[in-house]
This record gives sequence, C-alpha cells and structure tokens, in this order.
Amino acid sequence: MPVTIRDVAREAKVSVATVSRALSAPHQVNEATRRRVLAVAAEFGYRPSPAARSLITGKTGNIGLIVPDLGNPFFTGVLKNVQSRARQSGYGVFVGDSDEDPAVEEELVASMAKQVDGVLLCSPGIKDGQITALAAKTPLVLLNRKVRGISAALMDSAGGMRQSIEHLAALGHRRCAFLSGPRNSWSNRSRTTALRGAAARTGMEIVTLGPFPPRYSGGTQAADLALAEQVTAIIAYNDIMALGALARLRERDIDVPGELSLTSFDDLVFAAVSAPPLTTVAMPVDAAGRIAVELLLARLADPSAPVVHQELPTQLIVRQTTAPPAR
Amino acid sequence: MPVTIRDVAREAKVSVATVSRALSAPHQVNEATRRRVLAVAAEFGYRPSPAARSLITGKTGNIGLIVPDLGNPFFTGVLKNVQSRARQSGYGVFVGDSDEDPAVEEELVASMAKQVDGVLLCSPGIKDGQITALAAKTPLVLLNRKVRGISAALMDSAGGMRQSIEHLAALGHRRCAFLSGPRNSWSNRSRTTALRGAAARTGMEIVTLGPFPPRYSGGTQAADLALAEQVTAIIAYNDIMALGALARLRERDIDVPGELSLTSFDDLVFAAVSAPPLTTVAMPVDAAGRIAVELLLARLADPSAPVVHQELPTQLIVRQTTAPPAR
DNA sequence: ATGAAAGCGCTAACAC
DNA sequence: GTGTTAGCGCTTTCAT
Repeated sequence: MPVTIRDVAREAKVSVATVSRALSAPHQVNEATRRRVLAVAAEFGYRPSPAARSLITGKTGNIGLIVPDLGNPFFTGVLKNVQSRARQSGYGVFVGDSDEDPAVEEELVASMAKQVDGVLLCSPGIKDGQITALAAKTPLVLLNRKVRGISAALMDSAGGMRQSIEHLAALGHRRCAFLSGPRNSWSNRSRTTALRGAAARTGMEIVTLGPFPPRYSGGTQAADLALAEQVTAIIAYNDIMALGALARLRERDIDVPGELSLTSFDDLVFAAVSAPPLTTVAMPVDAAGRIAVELLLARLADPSAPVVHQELPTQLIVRQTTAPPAR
Repeated sequence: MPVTIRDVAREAKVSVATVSRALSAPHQVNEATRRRVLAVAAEFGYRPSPAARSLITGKTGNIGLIVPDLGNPFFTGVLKNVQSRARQSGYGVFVGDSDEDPAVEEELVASMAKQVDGVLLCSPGIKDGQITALAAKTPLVLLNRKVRGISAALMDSAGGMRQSIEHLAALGHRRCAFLSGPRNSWSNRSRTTALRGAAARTGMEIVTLGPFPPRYSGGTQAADLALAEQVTAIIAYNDIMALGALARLRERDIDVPGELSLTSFDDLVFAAVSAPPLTTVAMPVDAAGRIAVELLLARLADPSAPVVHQELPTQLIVRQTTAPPAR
C-alpha cells in the first residue's frame, strides 16, 4: 500500500492541495503548515507518484538516451556523463541500445517519447528526414549528428582526421587505408570528407575500405583487407576496430608500427594499454555528454531557445602504433 | 497535441473502452471493430499514455538497473544484456550509476521505485538490512550479491579464485598479493574467502592489500604497494585494476610475467589486447544480465514465485601475464 | 494561505 | 461485444 497524498493530508490536517503546494511550491504555503506537512511526508516516506504528476503536468522528469552500442565504451562514456548530469538536475534516464539498427533506433525513440521529456540521440543511423520527423513529436538533441534545426553536441572528427593525416604524412607515409565505419553516420562522413581534403593537401594516397561494423570483429575482418592493399598505414574508424585489427595483425605476425602504422579515434582508456598503445584521436566524450544534456534541458525550459550546434575539439594522442614506414 | 484514446474512439465510432480493449485485450472485441480501431490508431500514430495506464494498472512496463560504475565495461556488459532482454519482453530500462556510493545507491532505488515495476541491483555496496528494506518496497533482484529471501544471479567468484590460486601454485608461486576491491561487496568477500581457503590448501602465502577503488587508478596505486611486498604474483580484483597495475609496472620497468605474474577477474574484451594479454577469470556477464532480468520478470508475473540464487560458472583464461616465478 | 473540485488519459467494473 | 462510468494520484484553477 503505497502512501498517497491523501494520507499525508489527513495526518497533517490539511487539504491535498496544500500538501501538493508544500512540495512543489513551498513559498505559497505558510511556514508552519509547510513544516508540518514536510514532517509528515518524511515520516511516511511519501513520494509523489510520477505517473499521476506526469499525467497532469505533461512532464516526466526523465530523459531518454539512445546509442548504437552499449558494448562500446565510447557510448557508455557518454552515458555515464549523461546520467550524471541529468541526475544533477533531478532527471532520470532511460537507455536504449539500437544495436546499430536504424529501425530499432526509430522504434526506441517512439516508445520512449511518452515517458520522457526529451531524448538524446547518439550517432544515429537514421536519415535526416526521419530525425526531423521525430523531433517534431518530441524534444530531441543530437550527439555527433548535424541536422538543421536540431541542437547537437558535435565532436570535431574532421579536425581529428586532419591531425592524423598530417601526422602520418610527416612520418613519411604515402599510402594509407581507411577502415570506414557506419556509412550513414555523421562521424564517418566527416572523417571521410576531411580525409579526402587532407590527403589531397599532403599528396597522400587513400584507399577506403568497408564499411565495417564498428566493432572488434569489424577490425579483425578489416585488417586482412588492408594488408592486401599494400599500404603503410591504417586509419581505423574507432578504437575498438583498431584493437581488433591489432589483434589480427599480431596473429599474422605483422609488426606494428614497424611494418604498418595504425591510428584511430576515441582514445578509450584501453587504447593506452594495448600492445602497443594506440595512437588515436581523443574525443571529448565527457564534455559532449554533459553538454548534450544541457542543450536538452535548455530546450525543455524554453522550447524557443536557439538551436545550437556545439562543436568540441579533438586531439591526436601520439603513442606507439605509428612510426615512419619501413625502408 | 498528442492524440488520445478519445480521438481514436471518435474516428472509429466506438467508445473509448473498445479502443482500450482492442489494444490490450484484442480477443474481447469483434474482429471487424478491432481492425477498424487498429487502423485508426495506426493512422493517427496513437500510443497510449504510459502515465495514464500506469496510474490505473499500477504497472509501468519499465525496470530499473543500478550499477556502481558505468565506466566499467563489466557493468555496461550487464547493462547491454539487461536492456536487450528487457526490450524483448516489452520493458524499458532506467539506469542509475551510484559511483560506488552506497548513499547514492539507496537514493537511486528510492527515486526509481515509483517509475519501474522492479529493480535490478548490481554488486550493491549497501548493507543486507538496507537491501531487505528496499526489497519490501519494490520488487528487487540482485546481481552478484546474496541476501536471503531475494533472488539473485550470482557469478562464481569463489570458483574463479580457486582456479587462479591453483594456476599460480602450479606455476610455483608461493607468495601472492591480492589487490582487494570494495570491502562490502559480495564479490570481494567471496573472493577473499575462497582465496584464504585455496591458499591454505596449496600452502600459498597471501598478503591482502587495499581495499582499492575498483578502477584503473586503483590499480596503478596498488601496483607500487604490491611491489613493496616482495611477492611473485598479484591477483587483482578486476581487469580494470589489473590494467592500471600493468601500466604502472611497465612504468617501473617490471617485466610481466618475467618478474611478476598478474591475474584478475572479468575477462573484458580489452583483457585480450593488453600488453601482455591478461590471464583472468571470465565472468558470465551476458548470461547473468539476461537471467537477472528473467528472475525479475518471473517475480513480477508471480510475486510468490520461489526465491532463487542462480549461480553461474566462471573460468580462468590463461594468457600471458602468468609464468613461473623468476629464479 | 488554504480548500473544493475539476480533470489529466486511461482501464476495469458493471450494465446492457 | 460494446458502452457508461468511476476512479487511479496528483496539480491547478477558482473560491474563500
């Protein structure tokens, strides 16, 4: 028998309206009454029913987060920061893992829509049009996806790619493979575009392989293909793939970075402890998660708040998977 | 303007009750009417309000998951499986990260209680009494914690520890350090107990260090302490700590496993790609997450269902951080 | 400053 | 098989 607002009202000898006000509009109620009410509420361990409250206010006090893969520390890093920032403002968080499936992704936001005040879509695989449609039905903020009219926290993938190419070019590499990730992800597109630009500028020859699933297994699969291309360096879409590729290269007795250099994106903690430690582009995961929540909260507080695409800087971390090409 | 059950009823020329039934008790309504209702519902994109529904049924269709650290792939591995299994049964999932803080943990379940049908508490740090109290207010299932009267999915940490000690003993080690984790976690206690037993049986001398925070930084910190103890092997509480320790040992130019062997628990993907790859106890994360959800769903379906403590086997994976002691 | 009462969107009796 | 209606627990006018 959960305790309701009536129980508290009865015990405190006030109306339910007063109890309600004592909790959600404390200044509207007499100091003494308020104290009495709060005391009873505390004593009874009263917690207002979010369902009942939500039914009338239209607010749920929750936000939703949808990611393509909870198995990737990149996204759980975002999640950790999202949940922490959300909780700080009293919001709960709902998670959905789309498993890289656009259909699931869409279904996930639809099914969440009614139980959250807004949703945070991470690196979505659905089309711009679908995103816009979704945004019309529920407040939406994007992470690593740029769609006009929708706020987003963006990580400067392009800049990271430029740094990577420059690094490789400076080492003397002339022909690299890019192990591409999800074809319709914004990150993959920015990286691909930046790659082409930087390659042209530095006279680097690029062979783009894939798309591969942005997982460990995608990396192991990709490694052999890259090896067949006679490149001296590989740029992996992300750390997980790079780790998979590294494992496969070791199996095939390819020395990294002696025979082949390898770079990637994310800078997971684990990138620093691999054999050898990965040269990779650090992504501002913590800031992005936090900022994405703030963007969403701002929108909830004021639906007419300006749309902002906040771009966060990235930085190449040079470790031990890159070296001048052999000979 | 969200579409309500009335809109659908009006358009389909039936009462709201019929719409309700067409959706949640299809067999109670005439085939033709049902079709018409469903057609209208689909056309309008109607989704029943979970809040309204929940208010009356007392069910939310959600479960909560609370973990100590979303930054640890062990827990996000659980999360991934929990969310997937939950979704398969139509449940949404709420996540909370307690950051290893028992007070937060308790507050998290309290604040979730009203919005979920039950909660899954992973490796909780709170006391048995508090858990029992919580369980009295909301259906609870535990993961890696044994409390009488409460169902749980348990991983056989003790067995894993025995395997580790036997492995180390067989290699010839006589004096090991255990880098302990959270003092009041069930996992840490089972490991400690099993450690003592196995050590006695094999004549292994054990020095228990810590507790350390079960993080990367806990491992780096612990490494120096272990080194000062003149042991020939280290057993870390988990992979993350082992990775941290490994990094620190490398900084200090200690050869692993040449000068020092190292084992741990979890078998994260990353354990296989570290330098050198970790000898570690594989935990049945996937099965545990799935089973924990099933235990919870069973309890929701039938509150009088028997309490079960389901223990899942673990297995030592021997890789390259263990070898016979020097000399 | 407080109370009475309407009603949020839905389900579950209860009629018919 | 379908409709009517009474609430679920709360917030919010509107009175007082």
